Amino acid sequence: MQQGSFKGELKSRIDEAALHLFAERGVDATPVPMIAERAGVAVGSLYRYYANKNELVARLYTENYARLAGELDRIQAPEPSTRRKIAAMVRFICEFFDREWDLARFLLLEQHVRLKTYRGAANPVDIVRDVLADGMRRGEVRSRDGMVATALVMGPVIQAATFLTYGRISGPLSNAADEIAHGIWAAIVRQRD
Amino acid sequence: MQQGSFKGELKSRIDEAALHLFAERGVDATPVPMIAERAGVAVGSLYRYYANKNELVARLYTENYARLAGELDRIQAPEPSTRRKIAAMVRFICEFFDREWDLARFLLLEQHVRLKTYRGAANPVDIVRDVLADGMRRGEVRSRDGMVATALVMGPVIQAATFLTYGRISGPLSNAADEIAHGIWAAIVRQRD
Amino acid sequence: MQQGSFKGELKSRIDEAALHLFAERGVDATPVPMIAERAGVAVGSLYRYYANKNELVARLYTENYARLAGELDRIQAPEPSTRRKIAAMVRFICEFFDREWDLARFLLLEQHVRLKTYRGAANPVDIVRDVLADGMRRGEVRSRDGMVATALVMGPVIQAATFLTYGRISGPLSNAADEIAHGIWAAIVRQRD
Amino acid sequence: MQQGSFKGELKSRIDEAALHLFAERGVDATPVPMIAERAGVAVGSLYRYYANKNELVARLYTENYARLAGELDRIQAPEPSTRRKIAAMVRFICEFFDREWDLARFLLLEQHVRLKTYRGAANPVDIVRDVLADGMRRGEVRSRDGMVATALVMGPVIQAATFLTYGRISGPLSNAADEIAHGIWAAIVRQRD
DNA sequence: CATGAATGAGCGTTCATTCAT
DNA sequence: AATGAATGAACGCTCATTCAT
Repeated sequence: MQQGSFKGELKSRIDEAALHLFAERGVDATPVPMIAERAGVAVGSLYRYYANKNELVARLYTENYARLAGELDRIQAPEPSTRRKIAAMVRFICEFFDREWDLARFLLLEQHVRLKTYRGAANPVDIVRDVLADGMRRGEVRSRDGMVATALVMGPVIQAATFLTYGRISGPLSNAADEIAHGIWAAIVRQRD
Repeated sequence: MQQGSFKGELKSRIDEAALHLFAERGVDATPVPMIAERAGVAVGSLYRYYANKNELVARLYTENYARLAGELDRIQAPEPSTRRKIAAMVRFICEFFDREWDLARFLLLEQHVRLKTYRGAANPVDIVRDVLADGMRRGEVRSRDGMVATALVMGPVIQAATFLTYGRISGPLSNAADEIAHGIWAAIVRQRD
Repeated sequence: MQQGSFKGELKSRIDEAALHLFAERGVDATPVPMIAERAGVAVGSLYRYYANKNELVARLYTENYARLAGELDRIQAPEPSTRRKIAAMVRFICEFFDREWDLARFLLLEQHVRLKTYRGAANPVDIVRDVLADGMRRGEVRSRDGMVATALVMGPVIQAATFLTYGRISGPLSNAADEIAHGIWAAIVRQRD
Repeated sequence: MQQGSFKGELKSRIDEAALHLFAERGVDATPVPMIAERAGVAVGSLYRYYANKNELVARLYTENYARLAGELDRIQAPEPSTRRKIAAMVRFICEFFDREWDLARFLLLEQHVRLKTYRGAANPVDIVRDVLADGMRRGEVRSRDGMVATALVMGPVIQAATFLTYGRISGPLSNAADEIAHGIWAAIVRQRD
């Protein structure tokens, strides 16, 4: 308990180091000893918390992806209209990138590998799709294929985040949140005729 | 020309095999001997066309990414309005995914690794950004940060393509092209009044 | 003495656990933590009794091998004739396998690794060889090379025990003791005429 | 073809090196790089011939064990009497140890690990047991449990070989072949009464 | 030119051993 | 004395790359 050591400290140090290196270099370009070194632990210690490297990656992905979905759901639930639900979610994702840079980039990077086999209860795509389905039922959102609508909503946010990781957008993503949300809403809103 | 072999045939067989395996399994999970086997050439022959595996990946990415940019530019140029330029580009990308499934998935998959260091003259992002900048100047497109606008345009297409690779959207992407283009235009059009 | 713990209890729990696992899985396939777990002690405690894993194996082998030699000697000593000495020793070894299954298998398994460097005072091979030398001197046993004679005596018993460990002989080995002893005696007895 | 290299040379160099090191140090105490070094090949080359270390050990064991059984069978078949069959087999095994020292020691050493799971058609134990069963049927060999009889025959030979590996018997084992065979025969022959 | 057997650096992983508590 | 989390050397194995044929 002295000198800044407490139970579970190693695990979170490993998680943090892994997340950073995975985001910065990619999973495959990050050897286990490199994670251990950055975490300041021995290689063997990593295997006390994870059965193998793949489990580390999978748990890091799955747990955070599910957590993100949960938070996204909690963010949209209290909002009265679909428009405000979407604005809240867009802002939340933007802030998520600003706040949890390593984690967000890791989730973005690994989606192509992990999402094919991801079988978690909660996931952000379904949250958005459900909000949109509800919005269509309520007549606030123009009726169209659910996944196409979801692409219209998630696409701009993910793309802006991607530009951020390439350095093509600078400064906090939250600054662009309202602009993005506004554009998205125009793309999906049911036009009065 | 006899015996079914001509200059450059081997190279294109290698490229095709690599593209398919990279798209299907990922670059890191694809050993060079596996590419050679699928291409029907010896491992050593692959090294006659590419100095190493990384160069194969880089050239495959860079050349096709630049080619895609060029075609995108050629597609939008003749169109008279920004709206039609964007519709043409969206349709082109959708058809690109339907037509060149392996290549498109490879470009999507590798963007996060390659785009950080990509230094090619032509690239799709700049094409779209330029079209939008022009549209803003012409007063057709609402004025906002160029990259945010670009995200609003590219995001939905890329996201729909991504959903296609996860199997969350089925059937040819071109079927959704008009819907997507329509939504995108609503997101960026300059509102009258 | 209360709470079921007394001096040396831990050591014997460790020994027993190690013996069982070594016999069942082999020495190299038995991690130290697995021994500790089966013994119900911490890994560190094991190192209070033995300097390292090799010493555990060596002491387990050496002490029990020497003890076996001692008991074998005590068994044959009171017997009046070589024939009865051998019958007694054969029966004793058979019963030893039936009674101390783990220990016996361990000694059998490790002999090839340990016997090369074994330097203990007492050992079963010498006991048998001495009994036979004595028998030759007394004219009861046919004269031949001492170690060849020893092989004729020990071989059948060890081989039967080996078959038992492979499951090629079933039931208690003691059941076969008389048969084996009878055969052995015929093999070494000095023929009259 | 020049300078002493021909197809299959590497494999046999690997086999020889492995056999020697396994016999000398034991399988578990022999790292793959050590085998490669002694064979004068790179580590990777070993994996061109064997899928993994265990397969190397298993194939080395299984193939040679089966071959030994085959040769043993071919040795005993032409002999007219059980007595001469056994004498021939004993001599053959003794010469086998003298001739193929590394291989013989390896088979002896690994029997405890491999024989439990060995499922090959041919094996020396069954050959001997069958010869004995036949001898009992013919009235040449005293009737008793087949495996006990087999232990009486194989035991002395294996034990003598074991003594040879410990240095307790010196010189070629073939020198002792007749003595051993004579003893074995006395142990199992059907006594006229 | 094309071949593919051979190479060996570097990976993921295990486990005997230590030592702060 | 007893504990068990932490250690890191050493293992088995892979695969990008080379080069004699």
